[in-house]
Amino acid sequence: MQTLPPDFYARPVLEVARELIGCVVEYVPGDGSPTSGVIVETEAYHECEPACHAFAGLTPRTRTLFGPPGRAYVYRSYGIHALFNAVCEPEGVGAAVLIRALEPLDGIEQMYARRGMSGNGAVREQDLCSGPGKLTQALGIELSDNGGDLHEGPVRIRPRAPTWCEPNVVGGTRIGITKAVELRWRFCVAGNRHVSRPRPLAMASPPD
DNA sequence: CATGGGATTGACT
DNA sequence: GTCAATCCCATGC
Repeated sequence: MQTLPPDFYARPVLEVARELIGCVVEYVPGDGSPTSGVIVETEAYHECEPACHAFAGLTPRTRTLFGPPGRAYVYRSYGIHALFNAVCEPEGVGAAVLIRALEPLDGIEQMYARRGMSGNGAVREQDLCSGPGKLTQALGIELSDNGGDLHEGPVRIRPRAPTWCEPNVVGGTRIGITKAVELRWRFCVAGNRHVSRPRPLAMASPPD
């Protein structure tokens, strides 16, 4: 099965963010079962705007962002979560697509095992990967995956499945940021139950 | 070297 | 609706 080549990512980050919708993230950890899911939500980040880590320039933290396209940029958020991005644009330009939600495909039982229980109630399937911190936990992606080649793995991204050739994509503003909040650089599959909250205004909220 | 701030989540009022 | 958990790293002295 093929994976997306580096050339796919060496383009304007907004294009890549739209076209990654419907593609498949697959992760085979060294000691665990493979898991995968269809990308249903992304956000674009680019060095030209202050919400992007690369806005601060080349530092140890942003080294991966300025490196070759088609690599994984994984960083720790709020001291707790690992967030997974695909590095885009030509080498030397700091830009990436944040993968915000997946529709689980393979290894769903493994995802339940990694996500465990939330308080008193069991996690629902549409909540397994409905957020950038949730999906890395469900797949087992860790900080050590930062800089990994998305073409070679262990984190891989595969082209759109036939049933996802023309996903209906809606845009909105990005989530959880305090700078450049007006940019509508978030992309979601319209009506998909696995998209994270809050849903874009343009998106009719599917039932729980 | 000390400090402060998150591209979040889950629990709780 | 509010809030704490928790750690990497950027910044400033």
